[in-house]
Amino acid sequence: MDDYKNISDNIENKEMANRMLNANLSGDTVILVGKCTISYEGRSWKYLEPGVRSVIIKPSGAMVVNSSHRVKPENWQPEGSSITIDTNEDEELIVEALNSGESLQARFLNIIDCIHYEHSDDRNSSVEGKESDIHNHIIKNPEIIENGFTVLEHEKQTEAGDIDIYGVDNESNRVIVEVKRRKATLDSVSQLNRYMESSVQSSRGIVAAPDITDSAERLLSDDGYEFIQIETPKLVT
Amino acid sequence: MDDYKNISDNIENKEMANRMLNANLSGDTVILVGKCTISYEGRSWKYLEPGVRSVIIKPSGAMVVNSSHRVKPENWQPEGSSITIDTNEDEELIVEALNSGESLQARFLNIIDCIHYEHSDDRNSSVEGKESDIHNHIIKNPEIIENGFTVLEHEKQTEAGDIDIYGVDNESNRVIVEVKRRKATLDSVSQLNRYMESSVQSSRGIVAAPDITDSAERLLSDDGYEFIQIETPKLVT
DNA sequence: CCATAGAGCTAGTCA
DNA sequence: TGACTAGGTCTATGG
Repeated sequence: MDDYKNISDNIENKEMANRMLNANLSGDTVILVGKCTISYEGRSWKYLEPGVRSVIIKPSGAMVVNSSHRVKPENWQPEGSSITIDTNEDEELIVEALNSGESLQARFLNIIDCIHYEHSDDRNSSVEGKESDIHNHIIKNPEIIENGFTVLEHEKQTEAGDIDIYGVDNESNRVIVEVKRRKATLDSVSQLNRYMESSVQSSRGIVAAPDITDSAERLLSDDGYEFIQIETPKLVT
Repeated sequence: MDDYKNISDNIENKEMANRMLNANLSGDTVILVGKCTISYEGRSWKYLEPGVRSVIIKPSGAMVVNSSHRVKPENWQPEGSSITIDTNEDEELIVEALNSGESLQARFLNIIDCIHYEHSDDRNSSVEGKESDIHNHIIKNPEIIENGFTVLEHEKQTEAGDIDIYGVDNESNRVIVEVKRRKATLDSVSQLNRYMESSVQSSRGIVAAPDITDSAERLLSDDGYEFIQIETPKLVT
């Protein structure tokens, strides 16, 4: 174990800014902890008074101001942002990320810690148990929907968006299926309704999900559509 | 500037685990950097092979495994999770967060850095320029919708969800308004349609937004509803 | 606790 | 680039 990557000791802010920028440019992730103000201006705006926070600057150009309590950041700037790290006339460390006319700036009044490290590339990792997995499961096992059901198209494009599963039942009725991996909601019914009212031929509309809210089920049935309960791969609901 | 909060130097993992747990319990945020594996099991599941990552443990019980490049975490556990920090039989540091039958575990093969600090309370901070601000703006200035428009109800409840603005025009037509702070989409139209088909009396449906996508505008007009362009407080679109 | 809807949604995909 | 949708959505709010 070593601590050579901690660059917060006994150096001027200007020098620290240079090292952080170099670290960022060379592919390292930088984490900065200290008392700072945060200013975001863009689609919305948010200003945070001086307070102790941690800020992460990623080599992708993403910048994250961590929340004190939540999972979601207090502020952020996405991948691809233009990062600058420098000092201002008061020798304060300024980290800024610009992207598409939006700006996020952290101004540090002091610095408690500053570390950098080469983060492993997790770009190809992915979660399992997605809705598309359920689509594939239905395509391979169409009887999950009902006996005699045949899938005609997956992600069928319409002017009202893409239909999850388009098929035909054993009485030759065209069927539109909206799949949800979790409990279906009013939104799910609206989505189905939107496809049903598109120019795509259909006589039956189905929401396929492990569960459905009461109000969604009422709306669904008022609209003349059906709910089909399906098993979805999950450990908890 | 000091580094006394870096507890990664020259101590055993067991001792470090104790200090981290104490820091967490006493209200500090802990950041741990090192080679680790990550296992999440719950609504979905994801396993990350050994790699260098940073993990944040917040006193609220939130745990975050940072992504290498994105803003969103690679894995996480929400506020209110039960945190354990300990070593296993191989003396590896294990951080685990349990919540509602879901689990997230980080197993550290080595540790590059471990810091903790008292994060300022940003619980009361909030972004400005929200949709509710626009609602209030319309309530105070109903002519934004059109001359003679009068607001009857805000967030009117229906069995199909809540109507943003419910009002009446100068010809006594009941009007349902769905407000969006950004470009309206197919979803916005579906939402309006859902309210229009509810039991609430209405003869006009309006989407009020700064812009609308082409397909959403077509769907809107096919359904016999209207788009009204409004100014929204923003610096960029 | 469930249900609903916004979010600087983010991120991915496909035209 | 724009549009559309899923997401372990998260998070806030109201019943």
